[in-house]
Amino acid sequence: MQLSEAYETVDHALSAKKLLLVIGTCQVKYSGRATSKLAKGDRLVIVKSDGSFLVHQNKGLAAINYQPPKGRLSCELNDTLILRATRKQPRELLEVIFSKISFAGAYTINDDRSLQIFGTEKDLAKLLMQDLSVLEPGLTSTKQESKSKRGFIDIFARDKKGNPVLIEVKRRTAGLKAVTQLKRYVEETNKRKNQEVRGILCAPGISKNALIMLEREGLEYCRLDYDAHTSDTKIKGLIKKQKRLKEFFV
Amino acid sequence: MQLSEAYETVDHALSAKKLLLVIGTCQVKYSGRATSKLAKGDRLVIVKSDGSFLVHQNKGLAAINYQPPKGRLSCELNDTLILRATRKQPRELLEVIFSKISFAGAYTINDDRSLQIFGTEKDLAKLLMQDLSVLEPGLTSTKQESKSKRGFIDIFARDKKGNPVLIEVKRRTAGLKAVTQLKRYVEETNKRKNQEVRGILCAPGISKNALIMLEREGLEYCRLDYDAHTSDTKIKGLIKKQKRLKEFFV
DNA sequence: GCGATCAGCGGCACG
DNA sequence: CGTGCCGTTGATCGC
Repeated sequence: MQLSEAYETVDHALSAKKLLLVIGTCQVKYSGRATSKLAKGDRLVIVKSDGSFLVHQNKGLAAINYQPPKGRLSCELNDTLILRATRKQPRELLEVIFSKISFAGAYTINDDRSLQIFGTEKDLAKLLMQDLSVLEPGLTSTKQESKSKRGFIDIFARDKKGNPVLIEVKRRTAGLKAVTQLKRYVEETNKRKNQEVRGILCAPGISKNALIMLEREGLEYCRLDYDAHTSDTKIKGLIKKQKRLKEFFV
Repeated sequence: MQLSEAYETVDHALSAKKLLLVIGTCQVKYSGRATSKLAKGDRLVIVKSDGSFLVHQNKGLAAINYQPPKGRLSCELNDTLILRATRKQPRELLEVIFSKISFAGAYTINDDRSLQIFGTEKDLAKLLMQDLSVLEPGLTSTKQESKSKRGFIDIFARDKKGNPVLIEVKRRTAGLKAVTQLKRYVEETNKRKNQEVRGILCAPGISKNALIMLEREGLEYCRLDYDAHTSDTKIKGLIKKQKRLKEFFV
């Protein structure tokens, strides 16, 4: 395909805010929050009508270079065909320099539907909150997702003794981050309430290091078995880890 | 475009492991780590030769549905054209059901180049380590990114008194997470070394809450001004926050 | 393979 | 707008 022919397509697509696809040999330069260079090779460029700009190699899920929506788009034809996406705040420039074009096409796309998704962390927390007694007898929920000044916690509950219990739900194997996050919430709450505050981490798994740290901090872990293969996610089981040592001596 | 014609293109692209583009009206179903549904609308589907499968709407940078490389791909033609990407471990299914096709194309892409990127957190840490004295007189680096049992620290140094100093570098405004991370490293090191361990957070900014927590924990903050607009990233300035209170009374 | 972390993270929700 | 955090996070690197 001639560069000039591609230029017509590109220029029209940008001004008409159509979906633009370009395949060809190009080098890519990015300068902004970071700087990157990508030497000559064949890639796919996508420009969406909201200004989203994507450069894809023929492997991997993630775009190799990109520029977020709402930027300024332009194109230029000399002995190469250049596509640019710029923005200020932060000041950034993405430049794709095509020396050869295999394909260029512009399309009108009608789509007003948005994704319905099930089995998120929020969904799991909601499910769990519906019957906290399966986690521990006497546990009653106060509120879900108290998104307050200092961070947030998934479930705020009280145990049968009336002590506050913070429950953090993770949809994946919990790591050190999850434990430090829970620890921080517990410490914050502890400071505010000046009561013994418990923290329970509910996740389908926990890493070795995370478990060590969790136990050292006096926090608790509960294995959360769930199935997210259907739109009504189900909790299949809750297996509480052996209680922390000090509880044996009460 | 006829569905049957598109089917030929798709089937050929999948078996020949070409880059495949399809635009058309479809609904999308996903079941696996979560479950999602996307009602009928016009979208772009990309299948890469490594098996990466992407469904894009005409807005936003991120794919609305996807499936990672190395999965199994298949297509089927009835009164609709169905593209499937499945995998086990975890067991997942992504299904795109086309009722209409606007465009389908298969391409051979040659690209063996990879991205060179500059201005990453690692780059900043390396730069900073080259002359720690600008951060504080007498500060000398021991090693970069010393790997401890739990997580990493960017720079391990000692101050003029010989006390260990852990330096965590962030390329963006630091939040609560950065502080808790540094805190954890400092605590771990403290436990191991049984010495007074200092922690310095270097970032272009810090959030209000993060600063409060940092100061309460006796950690230090240093504003890191840098310019990442060129491939040789430069540190423009380091502004140390006023030292913590207790140092005034030494 | 698991584990921990970064990412030009993106995207969303809330104050 | 900033702040915080989830994500079917993905991608990378060390073990």
